[in-house]
Amino acid sequence: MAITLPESLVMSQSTPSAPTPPTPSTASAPDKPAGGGDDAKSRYRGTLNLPQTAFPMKANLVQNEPASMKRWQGMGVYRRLREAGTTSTSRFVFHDGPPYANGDIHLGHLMNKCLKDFVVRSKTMAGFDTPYIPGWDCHGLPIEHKVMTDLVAKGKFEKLKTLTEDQRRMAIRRECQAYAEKYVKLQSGQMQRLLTLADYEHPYLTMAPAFEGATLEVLASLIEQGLVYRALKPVHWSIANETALAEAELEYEDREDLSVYVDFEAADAGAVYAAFGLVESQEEENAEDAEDTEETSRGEEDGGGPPADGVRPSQRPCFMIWTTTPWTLPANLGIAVNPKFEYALVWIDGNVTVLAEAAIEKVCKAAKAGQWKVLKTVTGDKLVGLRYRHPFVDPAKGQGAGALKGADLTKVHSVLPADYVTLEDGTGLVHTAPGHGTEDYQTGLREGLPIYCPVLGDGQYDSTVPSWLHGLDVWKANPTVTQHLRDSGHLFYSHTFTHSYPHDWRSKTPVIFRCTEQWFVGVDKPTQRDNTSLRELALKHTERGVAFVPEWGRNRMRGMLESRPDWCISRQRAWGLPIPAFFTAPTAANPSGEVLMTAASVRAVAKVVREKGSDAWFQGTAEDLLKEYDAGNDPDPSVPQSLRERSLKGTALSELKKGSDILDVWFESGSTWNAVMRERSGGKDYPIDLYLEGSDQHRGWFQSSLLPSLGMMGIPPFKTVLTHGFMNDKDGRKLSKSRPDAKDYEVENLTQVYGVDVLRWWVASLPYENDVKVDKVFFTTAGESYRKVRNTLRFLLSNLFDFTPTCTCTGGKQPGNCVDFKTFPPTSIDAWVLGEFNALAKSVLAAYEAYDFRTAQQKLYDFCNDTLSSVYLAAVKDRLYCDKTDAPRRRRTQTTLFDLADGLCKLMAPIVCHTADEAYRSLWKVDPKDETLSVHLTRFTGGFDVPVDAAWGSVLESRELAMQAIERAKAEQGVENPLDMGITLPDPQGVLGRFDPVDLADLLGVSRVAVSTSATAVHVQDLRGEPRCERSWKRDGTVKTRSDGGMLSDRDAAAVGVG
RNA sequence: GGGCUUGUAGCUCAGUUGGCUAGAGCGCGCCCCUGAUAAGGGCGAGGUCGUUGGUUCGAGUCCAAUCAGGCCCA
Repeated sequence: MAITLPESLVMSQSTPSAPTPPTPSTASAPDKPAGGGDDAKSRYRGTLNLPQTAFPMKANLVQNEPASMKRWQGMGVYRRLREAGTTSTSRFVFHDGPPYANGDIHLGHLMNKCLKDFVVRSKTMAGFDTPYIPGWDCHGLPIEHKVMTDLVAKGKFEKLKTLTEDQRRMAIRRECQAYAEKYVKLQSGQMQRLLTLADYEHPYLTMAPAFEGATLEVLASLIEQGLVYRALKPVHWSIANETALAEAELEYEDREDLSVYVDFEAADAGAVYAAFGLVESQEEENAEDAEDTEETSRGEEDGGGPPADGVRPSQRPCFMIWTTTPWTLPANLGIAVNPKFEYALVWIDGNVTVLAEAAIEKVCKAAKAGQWKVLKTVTGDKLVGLRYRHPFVDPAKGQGAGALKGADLTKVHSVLPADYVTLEDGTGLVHTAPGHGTEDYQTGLREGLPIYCPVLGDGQYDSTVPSWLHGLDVWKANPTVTQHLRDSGHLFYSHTFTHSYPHDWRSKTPVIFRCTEQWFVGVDKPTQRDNTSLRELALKHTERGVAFVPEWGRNRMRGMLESRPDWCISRQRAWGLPIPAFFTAPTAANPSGEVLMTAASVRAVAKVVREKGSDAWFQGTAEDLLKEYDAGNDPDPSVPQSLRERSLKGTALSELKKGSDILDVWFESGSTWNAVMRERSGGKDYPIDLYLEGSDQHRGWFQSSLLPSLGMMGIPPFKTVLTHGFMNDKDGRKLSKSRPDAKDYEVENLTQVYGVDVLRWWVASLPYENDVKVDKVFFTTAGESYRKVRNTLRFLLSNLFDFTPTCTCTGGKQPGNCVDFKTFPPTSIDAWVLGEFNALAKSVLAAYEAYDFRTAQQKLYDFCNDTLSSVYLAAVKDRLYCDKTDAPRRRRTQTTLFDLADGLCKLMAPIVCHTADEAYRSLWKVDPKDETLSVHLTRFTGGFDVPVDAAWGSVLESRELAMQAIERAKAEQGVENPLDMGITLPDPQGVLGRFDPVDLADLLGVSRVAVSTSATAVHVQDLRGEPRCERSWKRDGTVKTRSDGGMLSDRDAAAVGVG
């Protein structure tokens, strides 16, 4: 194809680039309107279709968003979606994890709630019925602690002491309830202000009676499956108040204590020496046998210095342990060593003992030892299994007998491996008393040691300890024990020192670690259902049955499940759901009474709680609570015999004492799948499609929900688990509440400064699967990009002021201005942009489907910024403004604008829900008071059926090249305005020829375009010598003086109706 | 200390199974438009991919170590 450029254009290349004087006839209408040249500017201005709209450039979100909220509430958007949903065949079940009802919402809530809202709204608009029931976690220590602190501060605490236990708890509970209610209300308002679409009229609260009853029913099922048991566990214990304390109730204060280094004699000297590779001679062996029977082999009877190298000493070796709580020594059941450390057999001033090699010098110097010598060293693992003699407790002699009776004693008083042993303090050999420390307890469990705690609630020893300690207070026992060790020669060294030690926040007295009876859910116990343990089930389903977003959540979950201990579900508090255990009267055989807590008994109590709430536990008697229970017919073998026998008349119930433990709050939130989702839907909404929370919930809610659901139902409660990261500061560090500008980051404040749609737009842009950085400028940036999108929408709307859609969505059947897609030429810019929209819609819908909101947001932004603002709208401006109002070409473009605006509003509605609705209502020219139309009641537009020419890719590539050429021309030829240019595009493939040259010119923003199959580079012609249309400012080669005296192009002359 | 995870232009992020002359947006610089105007448009300059060492013909992309963060445990 030959060059189609008009002759004159080619000629103009040779014209000098100096400014061309205006032609005489345009003397009064200069090329460019001079400053203040209003006459020239306005001559044809009135004949143009310039944009008009009431949709403001400035969003004024802070004012307008609450109005949207109110309108949506008024028109019942949530309710109407549910009504429409009843006919929907597809349902997507999302379940909201309960935030804690305490304090204002913060950035974490903002991200969490917005993400949830994106899910719910995008699923809804994709055609799913997606209810969203918000909930709150209401029980628990933080509230109770706060309430107690207030009570103490107001001096009301003393009064409580005069009440009975139940009355006291009720008084506290009433305060707690009021507190929780207050914050539920506050947070609910703040979350609604985030424009989240949820059933705030009917939220779930973990303190509501129905919820509490349903939670107890979960407990009953776990009991039925044989998973719930009672066992000892060490807790922080306040002697003064005789109560267990949580970490939050501890205050660390300096305290003076005794630090003691104690030698525990080896039970078998030969074994210890053998472990160190010191072989004994036959004579010595015989001598040692004699020693063993004498029991007096320690000391310095050998006299003299250390033994020679490689020689086995004659003394009985010891293991040297260190502790700062000598009172726990009566409960010592083991010595822990780190298997990896190097331990030494050391001769110190005549004694032979074992301690970590790295600790020798420090310990000996501290004790002011005279002389010492390392005889041999060996790694800790070689010491494991060696036995020692406790300096004053011997189970074989009846000491510790009460607690140790029947226990497996094969590992008691032996060396055990433990990774937590360090060399920072002590000797590297750690005194282990499973009844008095968390790590000791865990080691004890692992190694099969009994959990032995000879200390009573009042801080005194019980009768299982040696008689010289009976009834002694543990704090008074410190010097007593130490003196005893000194007297018996077991004390290597002791001194007093000051350290930070936990104290009871109320009594200010030091706390101790003490074992108490707690309730557990066993993760390794076989379920009645199919003999599979919770751990096995959880691992199995984590491996296959559940989807994780992002995928690494699966590994994280698995790791935690593999290592998690049994779940301690009891707490010694007032503000919570009581564990409905009853105890029979104490007998000699059972000092604490027998326990009644069976599936049937718990279900009976649950019935009462459903009706009256958990307060009923504190207000009612055992008889009231168990009125539906029949011990005689309870199949559970654990029912106390005395109760079973007398159950017929129920008389025995009056003798039962109520337990005082409450459930771990995690058990309550872990039961929401049952108490909310199963219950409210009649089972339909279980299992749940999606749980969405922060990544800390792998150990929290995800797991506390998974285990009860596996126990009760045998399957996980969720099909997909989605997690998001945490908010950090701009340097990636933890956001501290004490930072000076913390106020700026409060959600309340951000809402007031930026508006919620900007916050939502920002949240949508986050790579939430990782931790996220926050900084004030990010909100500003998000605000700017929001404004860009808003202005693009505004431009679409403003060019539809004279356009009426043909379709009948708004009712009525007036003929509109829509042009049938069938008439769109595939080469038209409109066909192209609709094709681009189709691609956008496809990728945005796919992104929503994959919970990839970031991609959705970015695609939407790029489409507005690039496809529309930069390319399409710039190109069609001329025809919108200058074509005759109802010219087919203009109407075609307006049809496109309308469909784009409609489609875009829908696609972005899940994210910027206020702005999308505002634009949508503006597009449909809805009366502000109208309460029928909202974008949130619509579904996504998938795409439009318009054929698009395959060569559009080439067109856009040519456009890129042309833009660069235009810049070069500006610099080299001095032509500043693209409308003063004509361009020749190379078209080696001969595909551009079928496009309308006017379309091509509009795409490049120049006056004229020609294509050439022979050209190899873009050619720019200076058109300043040609006349310029006074109306469209184009130099398209048709401009001439018209009948009205104006210089107009053919198109513009026709538009204004002059010849 | 352990499990999981992050570290790419000034900033926020993309970079599929290893092949890239490392992309985008914002910001920045220069310029245009003044009929989207407290708007709009164009062009351009910026990274060798936390560090070190491996594997490979070839590594941002795999392996190891290390540094600096985050969550959860201990």
